[in-house]
Amino acid sequence: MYRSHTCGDLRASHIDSEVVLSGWVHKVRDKGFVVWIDLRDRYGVTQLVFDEERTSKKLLEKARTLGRETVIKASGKVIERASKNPNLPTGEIELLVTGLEVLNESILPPFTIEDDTDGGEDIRMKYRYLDIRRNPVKNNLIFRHQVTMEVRKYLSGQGFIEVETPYLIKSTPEGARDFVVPSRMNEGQFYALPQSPQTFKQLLMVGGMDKYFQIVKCFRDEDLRADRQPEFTQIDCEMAFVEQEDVLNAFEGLTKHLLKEIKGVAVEDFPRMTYDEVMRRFGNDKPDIRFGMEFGELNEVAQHKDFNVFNSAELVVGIAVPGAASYTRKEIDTLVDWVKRPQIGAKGMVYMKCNEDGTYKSSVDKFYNQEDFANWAKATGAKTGDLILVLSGKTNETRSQLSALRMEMAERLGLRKADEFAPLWVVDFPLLELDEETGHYHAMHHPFTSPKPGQLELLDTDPSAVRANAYDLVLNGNEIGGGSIRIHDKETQAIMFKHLGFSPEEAKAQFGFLMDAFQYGAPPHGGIAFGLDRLVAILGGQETIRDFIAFPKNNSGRDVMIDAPAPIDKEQLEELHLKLDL
RNA sequence: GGUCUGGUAGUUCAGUUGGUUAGAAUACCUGCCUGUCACGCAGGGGGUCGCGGGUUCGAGUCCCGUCCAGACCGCCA
Repeated sequence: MYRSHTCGDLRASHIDSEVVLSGWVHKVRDKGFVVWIDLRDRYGVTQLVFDEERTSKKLLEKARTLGRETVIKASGKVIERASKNPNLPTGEIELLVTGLEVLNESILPPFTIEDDTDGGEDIRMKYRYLDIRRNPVKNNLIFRHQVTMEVRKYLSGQGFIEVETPYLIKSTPEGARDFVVPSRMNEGQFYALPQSPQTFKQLLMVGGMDKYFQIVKCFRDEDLRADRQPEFTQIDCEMAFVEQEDVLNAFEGLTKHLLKEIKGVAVEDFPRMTYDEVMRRFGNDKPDIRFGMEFGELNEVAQHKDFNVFNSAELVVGIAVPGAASYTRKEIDTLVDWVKRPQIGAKGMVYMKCNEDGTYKSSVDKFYNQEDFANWAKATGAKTGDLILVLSGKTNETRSQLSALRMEMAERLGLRKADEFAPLWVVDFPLLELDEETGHYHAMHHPFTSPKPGQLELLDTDPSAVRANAYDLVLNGNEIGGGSIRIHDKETQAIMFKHLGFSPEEAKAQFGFLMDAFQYGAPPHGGIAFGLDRLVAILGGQETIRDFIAFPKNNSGRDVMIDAPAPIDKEQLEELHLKLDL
């Protein structure tokens, strides 16, 4: 027997019992006359004790020589500690060891297995199996498991059926780049890994599955970020016989359930804002609404004076940073430099302080009077003591820049609190988006999204004005879910493909199976997909998803532990009829 | 594809204006220690300063190139 209890089990009530524990040597404290070993497993730490009086000399010497992370089995009697440790659940007892067996030795680990490890990101990823022994990572994985279980429990309880869809599917030109897999049996042909099970879940609706979900890996061959991995997990959902309202309600229910069960947080009904509204008020389609600093458009009050920068701008817009009027010139210059960085790309920034004495002080005092500034304050909702930061230029660029600044200021002021949750539905997304480079329209969500009723005709006259039955669920400034009511008839789908630049032949070749299916009584349907990694990270109070994934990829899409991707040998290439051209 | 930051002991980092033998903490090893739990004390070992080239009497430090890592922009229907 390897163990009668785990290292987290034993309490004062176990005193005098004979037990067997197995685990990793966390730390050896050799005090000469007595040796303590912290024995660790997934469940906790239990102190083993060896001493000159009660332990054989041989055993005491053996205990002394154990290195960190050696796997041992220890048997003996649970005794009350002479000095207890209130910081440890097992701190009232210790195990007086009478039997000790080394199950496997460990060479010296490259970093310490502590909550606050000395190891950097790089080395932790290379030895991820050691990293997982650390509480923060271990607890994140357990946390993820709990979230996943609650999702399954809730959706099953609501009548959703989990169905698996294939991973080896077909490459399609729309959307992200595909990971492709060569087919040995079909010379020169390739599967693609799914970017999402989108078409399959729609076919399940045609198949009458009614309410479907799947916790499923998806794959996108695009560059990574702190919150983006090339393979990631979605909670993929679809329902038949629903309108947008039904989908929003169903998944607001799921989100509320998770917040309540996982975080113990009860939230009100989620606010809803249209895409146009959030872009105007926050400059961003996934605004963090845990704090204010809403955009105040200043075109009316700041233009037609002598300040040409503003006069020539399409948009002049500012935010009121609470309590920041006390910022020094130097601090403000730092902010100016921040927005001028190439990543943000602002040309400059105007500030205006709402001084405690009721006066206003700005970087453009020579163009505006106090009355003008009072209007600025009004437009941005600034109060005494606030600092207004103003950017100007082309509408979309300026909104995006000011949005980045708003988030940065919130970060600096500590307004992005990890234990506060502010969900938001963003609805009425544009159906199409103009690609500035190619001049072509592409689907903002995906090509199966239905336009708002009665707007199909607008596609011919003003494509960018068409709104879609598409929605995103935003939580604390992160898009955690997105979906739409789909097109379910062949004619509408054909019109969509036409506007996306597909010839009828191309549409048939790529998506003929879906259009065919629509002819056999496809029910009205729609759904949503949540990014599970992101959702878990945010519920866990973090924005980096990497530590909620057991074996993540690094910034360049590499698994540094197994060293993938890697070349394959000549025989494999030949079998696949592939020639490399490097 | 691009921008920025970093790469020095097993690990995390410091290293001034270019100047003697490259430091600290931690980890590791040895010894001591009568209740430790971030144990303590004394001692010790440990370096291709990412790699290549250049400037210089002299480069961890300056320049060029390159590789790696992280954050971000583009990209992510």
